[in-house]
Amino acid sequence: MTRPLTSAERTHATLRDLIMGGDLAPGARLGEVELADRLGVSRTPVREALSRLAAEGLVEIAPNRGARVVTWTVAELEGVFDLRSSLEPKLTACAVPHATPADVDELDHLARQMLDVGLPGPRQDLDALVPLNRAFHDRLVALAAHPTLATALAAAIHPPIVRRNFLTYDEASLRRSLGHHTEMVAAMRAGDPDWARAVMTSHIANARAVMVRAARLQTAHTATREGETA
Amino acid sequence: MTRPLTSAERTHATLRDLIMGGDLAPGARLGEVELADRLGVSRTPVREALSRLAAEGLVEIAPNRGARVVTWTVAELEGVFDLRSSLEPKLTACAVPHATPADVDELDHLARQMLDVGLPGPRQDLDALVPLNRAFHDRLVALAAHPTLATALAAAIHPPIVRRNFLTYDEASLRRSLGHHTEMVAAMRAGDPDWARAVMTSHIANARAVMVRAARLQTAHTATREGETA
DNA sequence: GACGCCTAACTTGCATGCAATCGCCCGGGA
DNA sequence: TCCCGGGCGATTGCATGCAAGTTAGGCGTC
Repeated sequence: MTRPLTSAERTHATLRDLIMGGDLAPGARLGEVELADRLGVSRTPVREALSRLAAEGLVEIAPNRGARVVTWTVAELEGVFDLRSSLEPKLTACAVPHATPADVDELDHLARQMLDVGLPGPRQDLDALVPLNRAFHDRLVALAAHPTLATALAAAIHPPIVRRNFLTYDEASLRRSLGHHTEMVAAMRAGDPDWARAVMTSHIANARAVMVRAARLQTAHTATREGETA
Repeated sequence: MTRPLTSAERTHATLRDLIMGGDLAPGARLGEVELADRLGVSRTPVREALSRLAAEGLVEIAPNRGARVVTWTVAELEGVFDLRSSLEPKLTACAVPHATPADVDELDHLARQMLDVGLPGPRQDLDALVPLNRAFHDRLVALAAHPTLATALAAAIHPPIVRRNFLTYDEASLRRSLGHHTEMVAAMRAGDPDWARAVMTSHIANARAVMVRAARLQTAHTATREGETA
């Protein structure tokens, strides 16, 4: 049985989802009263939730001026991928010796599903790719059994980026990305941490290239309408 | 001119210092009313500060049961050093091309001071080592100019550990550690990122070995009086 | 017409009050 | 003696009120 969550926790989770899902755009103003009314609670749990989100790096709080969803420069974006490239390959290598055949089968299943909905064809559905991808990576992180690395990584990943990422893959990069997943499964089945680590390194480098290119375009595109708030 | 801090910010900073300085021991209970009285503010900013500290991983909050300073198991400790060994060498390598001769001189000065107060002799003062060491590493992090890595690292370092670390170095390890600092300065003066990275890797491995040994002893020592609250 | 100041509405920061929950102690029963 | 249930004090979670700060708009002056 799951313990009833506090209002602050629900508010935190809700805002987190709204931000990560893209419903609250970067730069959007987050008024305490507005959010409190919208979520049916008082300002106190909203303040607490915003505070926590700020500590997680999802929102910025300027004293007496309120909270906004953080915005990302290209340089910060590259920094995030730099961090990922330091941590995720290591995590992947850690996961290999812990993975049972059943775990590998599960990852295999996820990788196949992603191929199914990711490649051009009748069943292509890029939106379905996001949760599958997340499940795949979460599974790997869980297998690594390394809470400290996992926490540091979670602080950096900032899923809004990942989400936008899939929508901007060109076909060659997307094929590579999906291929990496199946190759990682193969490496794990072979019990070879170095192989898995190398594949993950490529995987992130590929994602980074796509993301940075997309961000540059996006920056150029939104430069004319900056100051937008919602 | 520095903007006047809010009460919540001061409370956050104060509690942070108390925890990091060891004045609040791991496992210590943090009552809202008690802290509010002690710091001369109401419970609201205290709650906000605790919330932020929880997000930073310095305290744990159990709903309806209050906050406590986090405790560390040996496994978690090893995880922290694992993370540091992933990030700090990279940061150090990043710092090398950014360092001006003046920066290197400054680091050199810090390294020499540490040798001065760290080695056995009339001027030995291990407590003075802690801020010097921190200044040295902070300087390196600043030179790397990589906010994302820096943030992830800051989240993991948990200075209480570093502090205890210096008090438990055996002489050989301490000499190695201090030597690493001067060697890093040399690597930076030579403009060799790979050399600097390698030295930092050794530096952390050395610290890790000392820390894990000390933690094992400490765990054995405190096992008999567990449940202590303050 | 443009610039600067001043006022007013709004927002946040903090304090306090009240209700709900938790832990603890004590008494009763096996 | 040990285990279990009820009541009580203490503590947290949340709502609300008030004061300080900020922003935006209007007015007056140059």
